[in-house]
Amino acid sequence: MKTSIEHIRDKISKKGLKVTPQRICILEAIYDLDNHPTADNITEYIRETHPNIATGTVYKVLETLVENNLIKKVKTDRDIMRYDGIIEAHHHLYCSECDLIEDYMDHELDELLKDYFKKKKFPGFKLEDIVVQIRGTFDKC
Amino acid sequence: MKTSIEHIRDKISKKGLKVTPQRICILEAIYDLDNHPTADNITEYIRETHPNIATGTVYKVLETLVENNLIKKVKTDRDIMRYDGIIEAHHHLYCSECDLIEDYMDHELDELLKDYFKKKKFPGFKLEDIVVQIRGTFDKC
DNA sequence: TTCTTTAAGGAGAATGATTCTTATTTAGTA
DNA sequence: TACTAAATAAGAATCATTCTCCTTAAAGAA
Repeated sequence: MKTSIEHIRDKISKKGLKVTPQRICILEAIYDLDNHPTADNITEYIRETHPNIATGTVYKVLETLVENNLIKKVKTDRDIMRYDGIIEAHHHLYCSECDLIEDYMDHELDELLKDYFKKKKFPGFKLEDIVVQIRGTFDKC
Repeated sequence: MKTSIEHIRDKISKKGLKVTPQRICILEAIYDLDNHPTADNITEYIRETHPNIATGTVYKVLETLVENNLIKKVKTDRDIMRYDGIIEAHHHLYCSECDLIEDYMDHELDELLKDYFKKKKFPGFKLEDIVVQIRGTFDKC
């Protein structure tokens, strides 16, 4: 289901950010692609409708969206940054053969981890979030 | 406790690899630094004793060590690669304020995840490894 | 011990990803 | 409608990693 432009405008303005066409289409691209895209993936997608968007703008807007918790960065072991449009807590399936990363949500797993970490102490460390990296290989890659 | 050079030589030769001074000192650097270093961190460390080692050589050796399961790449959300000298299954504490990454081992957590994932099905996906990203902030950063 | 072979390393160029700088444009408010 | 500060465009600069080609050396055979 495609996210409406109105919904996106709302998300952006609620963060006290100017609602610019670039920000709208970058966020829309991330939702539409829905595959933890790189900045280049996003730029290519957007240039179908906005041929003149600058690479620097894309990086700049991505940084702004991350800082304002509208998107998240995804951890990978490559020298390239990826982005996630889902900000609610979830986990990832990583393929060790290719760059595919899939979302994984399961309330049971969340509760299980929540209970475990409630019991644990981490002196000098303030816990914020738990993300499970589920590593393996996809048949389709 | 510092790993002996003999131990390192043994690890390298057991993988059928030539034992070169560069490979020994790169692996030693990773063990000594023990902080999920970048290629640049490793290069700087090594140049104290091997001033002429080439950057390309460091990247090449790191790639070889990863391929042979002597070290592992660490997932981060930056455009820079980090390496881990501990190949046994473990988890990581990530600081959201700085680049610090600390190891976290707990058999209880491992068993808990093992049991959970034993029950789950992932059609089209062959599970290999589970790593937990424990995100938060360190007081000391 | 010496020689040979193939793999590894050195040096630096090339490539790709990201950041920075400056001038122009524009979103939002008055 | 006008104004202002923020955002964007364009391209240069920087940084991280890979590639190419020539030289060196680890390891094994003789």
